[in-house]
Amino acid sequence: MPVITLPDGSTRSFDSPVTVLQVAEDIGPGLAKATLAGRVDDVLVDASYVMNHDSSLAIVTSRDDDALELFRHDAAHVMAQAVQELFPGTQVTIGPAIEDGFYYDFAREEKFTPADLNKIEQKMHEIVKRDLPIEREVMDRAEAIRVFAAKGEEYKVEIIEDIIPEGEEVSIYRQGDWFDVCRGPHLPSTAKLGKAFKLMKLAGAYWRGDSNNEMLQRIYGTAWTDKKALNAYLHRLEEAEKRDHRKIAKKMDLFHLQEQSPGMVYWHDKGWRIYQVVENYIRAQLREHDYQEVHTPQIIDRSLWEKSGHWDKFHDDMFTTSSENRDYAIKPMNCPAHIQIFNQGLKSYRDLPLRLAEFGSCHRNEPSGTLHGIMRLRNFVQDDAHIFCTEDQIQDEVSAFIDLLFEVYKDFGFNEILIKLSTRPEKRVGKDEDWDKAELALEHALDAKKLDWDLQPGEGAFYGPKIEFSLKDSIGRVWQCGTIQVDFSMPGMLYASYIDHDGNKQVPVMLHRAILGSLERFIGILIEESAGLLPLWLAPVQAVILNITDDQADFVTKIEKTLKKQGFRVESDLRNEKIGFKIREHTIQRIPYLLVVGNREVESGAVSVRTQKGEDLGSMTVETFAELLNKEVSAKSKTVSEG
RNA sequence: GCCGGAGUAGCUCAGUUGGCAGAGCAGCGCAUUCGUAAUGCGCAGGCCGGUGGUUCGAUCCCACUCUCCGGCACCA
Repeated sequence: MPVITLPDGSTRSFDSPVTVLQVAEDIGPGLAKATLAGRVDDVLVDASYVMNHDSSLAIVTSRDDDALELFRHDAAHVMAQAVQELFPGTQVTIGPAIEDGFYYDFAREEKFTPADLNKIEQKMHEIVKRDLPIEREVMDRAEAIRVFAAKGEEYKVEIIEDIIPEGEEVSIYRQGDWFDVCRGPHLPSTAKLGKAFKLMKLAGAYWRGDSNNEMLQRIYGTAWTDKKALNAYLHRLEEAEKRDHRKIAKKMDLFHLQEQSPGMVYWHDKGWRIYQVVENYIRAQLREHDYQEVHTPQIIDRSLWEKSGHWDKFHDDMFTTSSENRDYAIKPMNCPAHIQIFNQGLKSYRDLPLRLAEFGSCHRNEPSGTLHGIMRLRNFVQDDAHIFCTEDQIQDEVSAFIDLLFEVYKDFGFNEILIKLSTRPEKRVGKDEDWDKAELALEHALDAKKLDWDLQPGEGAFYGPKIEFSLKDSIGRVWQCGTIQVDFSMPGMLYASYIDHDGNKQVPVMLHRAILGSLERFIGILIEESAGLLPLWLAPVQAVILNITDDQADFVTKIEKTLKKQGFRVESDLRNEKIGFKIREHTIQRIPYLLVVGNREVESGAVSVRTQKGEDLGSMTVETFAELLNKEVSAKSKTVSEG
């Protein structure tokens, strides 16, 4: 006698167990037709799910957020069916719904070609048109293994053997004569999937995410509840791709990369200006927060890296050199070098916490496939620092660091910061008690600030756990930027010590931390986030002064000098070109302010101010304009009105 | 590193079933001195990523290689 409670609080009683669809039919035929699935006691289930006791029910239609995942997961199944119909002998492996779409990994000797994607997509539409009912059935584990083994689906057999405990049942979803092991839920029939899907790209992917395994062929697709949403997504993606930092850098003449030095940046004047503003801003923050700034060698004897443990774990990824029978490594990180500075002279507990910062240029021989614009390089600069402290000071230092990081990210205009806590990996140094303490310290610091964070078990550094602060690029890829790591091991391995209150030698704890992470990566993300339209304080050229005819050239040059003397990044454009042409060029170059000077301005001793967005701020004196700039620069990424 | 795709003028791209390599923009020259997103005319511009092979002949076909792009694995 189930009583079903609907989201509006109303209830319906039934004499016998009912399905989600039957409840929908009871409410009305329109709803029944639109029913895709149900949410019963807050669990997403099939429309055919039977409720045999009192339950709360929300009926899921294409208008619900829940629907998207169903569409995507179904699209993955339909794609797998299409592939197996078109390419017999292909084995299916896994195919989940993901953000904005889905993928499915296939095992097949022959390679799919981009042209195959079209064929597969056509076949998918055909399967949708067949309107095959999607039905759930349950098999016992042994039977499922037998059925899939008979089909030649070795990967599915492995999944069932590994994931489903002995004696448990396996749910199977069947559409026509095609079926797959699946937890569900799914749409009631293939027709419900509609037309709003598109196959996007081919890629390789290791079976079970392990590079020791064979590589499978992955097909990515996107799926939406209707054509309009699909088109909107494709349009959004197209727009986002225009914000690619590599494209914008070329247009704005910021930097370039070239074949002779893969993974290393040639910064041009305009890009280097951004770099310097960012570096100097961080430098000022560090001074304010009681850091010392140091600078250490690029090349250090191999023995130091052996002692620190880096050689053992990373020597394949380190650049090395040798001279007069000595082997050196080009530093891949700064920590051992900072410990050398700490080790100079005798340290007292009174010196702690001691914070050593460095804009440290690091070289890592990253695998060729990982390089990506200036986001992932072989030579990059970390805004690195190491805090030497006592165990009691960890909590406060971590807490102060998180505050500083948020302050900095806010100045750069970032609000969406993804936080992850990565704990002890399998291959590690140090005692488990220390790992316990270190992980707990980080966790407490996050929770004390009521931050949302995800746990990444086993993803910590070999010497300690870490908090990662990540940002997204224009198409949603996640890049780790800031980090703080607690390290109980390395100071001891490199003989760091201080004298405590009682005159005993103690080994300090070391916190590794970076706010931006790599300056290059951070600037890359800034470019994508802003589409190159950087806020005034970061803009490589803040204003360009334009004359209308040669008559105003002297006046323009004078204004340029005046503003430059005040520290503004301005240029003049005295070319014999029409004013419309010059405005167009500099607008495309994303110059925040254009100052137009004709005879009228020369007479009144003023400039006519136009913003990058095309707004006319009218005529004003150079002093007034400078004030406007100053106000906007000091507001950083907040708008002036907020500031 | 692995799987797939790509590399042609400064940039964006077209092209050649193997036979002198094409456009637009940018550049240079001349004219034009103009009021808020493209002035006109002209001229130049190429190791068709690199190495080797097949061929009378290779930018095109083959092999190797480098780099980039999209993923995967990696990321101190």
